[in-house]
Formats: sequence, structure tokens, C-alpha cells
Amino acid sequence: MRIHHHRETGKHKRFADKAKQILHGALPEFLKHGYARTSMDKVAKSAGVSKQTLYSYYSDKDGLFTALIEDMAIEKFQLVWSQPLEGEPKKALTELAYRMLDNVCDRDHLNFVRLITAESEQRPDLSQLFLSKIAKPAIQILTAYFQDCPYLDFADSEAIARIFIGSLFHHMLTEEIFHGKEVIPLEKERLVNNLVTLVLNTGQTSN
Amino acid sequence: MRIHHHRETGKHKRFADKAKQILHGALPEFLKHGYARTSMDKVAKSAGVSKQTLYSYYSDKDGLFTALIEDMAIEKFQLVWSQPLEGEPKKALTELAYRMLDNVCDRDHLNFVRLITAESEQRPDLSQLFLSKIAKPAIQILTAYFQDCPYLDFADSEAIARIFIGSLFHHMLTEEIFHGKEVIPLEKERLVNNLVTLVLNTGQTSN
DNA sequence: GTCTATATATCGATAGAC
DNA sequence: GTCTATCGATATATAGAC
Repeated sequence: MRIHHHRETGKHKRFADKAKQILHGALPEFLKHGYARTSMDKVAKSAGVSKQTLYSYYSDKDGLFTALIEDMAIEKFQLVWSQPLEGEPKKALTELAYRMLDNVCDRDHLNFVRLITAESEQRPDLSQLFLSKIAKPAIQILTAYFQDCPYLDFADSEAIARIFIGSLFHHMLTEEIFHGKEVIPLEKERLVNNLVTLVLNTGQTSN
Repeated sequence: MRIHHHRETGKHKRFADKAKQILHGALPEFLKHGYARTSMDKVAKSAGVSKQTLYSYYSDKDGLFTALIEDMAIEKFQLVWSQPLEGEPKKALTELAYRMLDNVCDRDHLNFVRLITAESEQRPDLSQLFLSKIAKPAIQILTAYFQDCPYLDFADSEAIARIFIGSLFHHMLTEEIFHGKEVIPLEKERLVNNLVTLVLNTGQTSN
């Protein structure tokens, strides 16, 4: 369960690299097959290390999985909403919506969400990590935009931000993870256009 | 994989009852522990039948799981939106939102969603069954209401219905399945009030 | 139909040789 | 550090006695 910590110098000179190499090998296995169907043998092979080396860096399967999810949540899938929300609200919100959909429909990200969901009962700490590191910052950024934008005025900016993000997330869940493209298809454009219109109709001031 | 079909009469007189009994026993095991962590031994014990009987009705674990999910999707979690959407739109939509949240936050239903999500890559057919039997009818009912209600007029009723349902579903996912009540709490009232207001501001006619 | 036993396989984790 | 071998546990699925 616990992760071994060695010094950078000494016996494990390139420890950080080796640990990263293991995570890099474990990543596609866990993402593709889930926790239960991923064996430590396959992880060792995929990482190009022996099983002994694997166990020298991570005390057990659960510890490896924890380190992997933390690493992904903190580094790989950190929502980089680097681009500021500027310009007229309609343009800014529309572009944001498409960026979110593209970001969240990345294959690795889809498998990450599936994995977090699958293990959410066994590992509530990991789903909460996902929320605090990925979902919460997104909500905060959009809420701040709603509050600060001179052309917009909502009674409850955070609730509106949740509706905005939730609608897009749910679309990704049904269309991609649940394979709904043939069962209940809906073009991105229809969703985004109507969502932006809904929000602007309520929040747009007469300024 | 395939399910054995016997006649109601003859060797298996009360086949239907026995099959139901097995499903009834398997239900809590799969819902609670997921597919991989549920063993056929535990299912047999939980159902009160021998393992031989189990395998005489369902050819293997996968066949049992398929039958179970189909049964749940068709019978147990069929969205019973029995109550008609009546009265002024604000009241009707608010009550609908609370009914949806209550319905979807039922423990068994939460575990069902988690299970479908966890196996969505291995068994896309089951997640599509979930969509067609549960999500799609809900969307259709709400879309029809938007279209038929004389006080409402949307350019794209289905897209609005998706946003409405998606926001509520996403709230359930983050707060309940991802254990977000302490990480990113949001009272139901705030979500429902703002969601209903958003929709009415756009769709309400001057009639 | 139920019970116990078992063949077969896989997996997590460890030990020893090098 | 890597390799092979292995222990112990657990799981699926089957076989035989009754």
C-alpha cells in the first residue's frame, strides 16, 4: 500500500526515472483493462522491468494503482484551461465548450474516467482526488468568469457553471463511454448552441 | 454465454421461478462488488442454490451477468415516469427534477450505473441497452413535454431536454458516485432552481 | 435437484541463483 | 538490478455420489 521512498543518490541512482518508467508501463494496462483485469506480470512486461523491481518500488498492486492515479490526476489530466476566457461571452463560451468536449473525449481521458468510476466504491479517495484536482478547478474557473464578466450577471454563478460543465460531461459519458452514438446520437453543435443560448438568455445584462 | 431455454413444463417445472431466484441472489453481489470481484460460489450461496443448478440455468458467469443486466434494465430500473407532467411549467419541471434526483440516487440504481460504466468497454452492448431502455425514454418524454406544452417554445426541444437531464445526472455522478459531498458540495435546491430558471427564461412564451 | 470434491488456470507476492 | 521457480490463495467450471 505504501510507496517506498529512496534517495536520489546511492543505491537507486535513477530512482525517479525508474519509478516513472514503471508508471509509464502500467498506465496503458490499467487504462485499457481496468484494475482487476490487470496483472502485475503484464505490468512488469509492459514496463520492461522484472517483477522484483516492480515490487521494490511499489509495495503491492494497490500501491502501484494509487501512485498511478495520483500521477495522472496531478500531471497528465490536469485541466489546462490555459487559454483565458476573453471576448464577447457568446464566442468565449462556445469556444470553451468545444475545448472541453475535445479535451474530455481524448481516449486516455475517457478510460481514466471509466477507471475512476469503476473503482469509486473500493477507492473513494481516488474519485475524490479526481474531483478536487480536475473537476473543482474547472468549476472555479468558469464560476469566476461568470462573476467577473461585465456582460453577465447571474444570481448563482456556481450553479450555472455546474449546469454548463455537467451537460457537456454527460454528453461525453453517454456518447463515448456508453457508446451512444448510434443509440441516442446528438451532434455537438446542437448541444453547444442550445447550452450557450440558455446561459446567455438568463445571464446577459443590458450593458 | 448463451442462456439455456427450457420448457415451462417437463423437467424444469418452475423454471421461471428458479431463474428469477438466481437473478435475485446474484443481484446484490454484482451490484455491491462489481463483475470481477463477484464469484460464482458467492452467487450460488446468496441465491440459495447449488453451483450445479446455477450452471444448469446459465452457461457461464458472463451469461448470468448478461441476463442480470437485461433483467434490471427492463424491469427494475425502468424509469417509471408514471406521473404526467402537468400544471404550470415551473411547478412541473421542478417536481420532475426532484423526482429524477430521488429516483437516480437510490442505492441500487447508483451501483447499477457504476457497474454499467465499469464494464462499458468489455460489454458495450450492455451500456447501449441501458441507454435505450432507461436514458432514451426519459429524453423522449421530456422532449415531448417541451414540444406539446403550450406555454413553452424551444427551437430544439431535444437538446434542451438533454441539458436538463444531463445536469441532474452529472450532479448525481459527482455527489454520490464520486463521493463529492465534501469535496464539491452543492445543494439540490440550488441546482434545480437555476436549471428550471434557465430553461424557462429561454422557452417561456408570452402566452 | 443438492452436496462435496476436484481439475485447471491465474494471480499476487516471494525466494534464490546469477 | 534480471531471470526463473514457486507458494498460497482464489476462481471458473465440471464430475460423481446421493
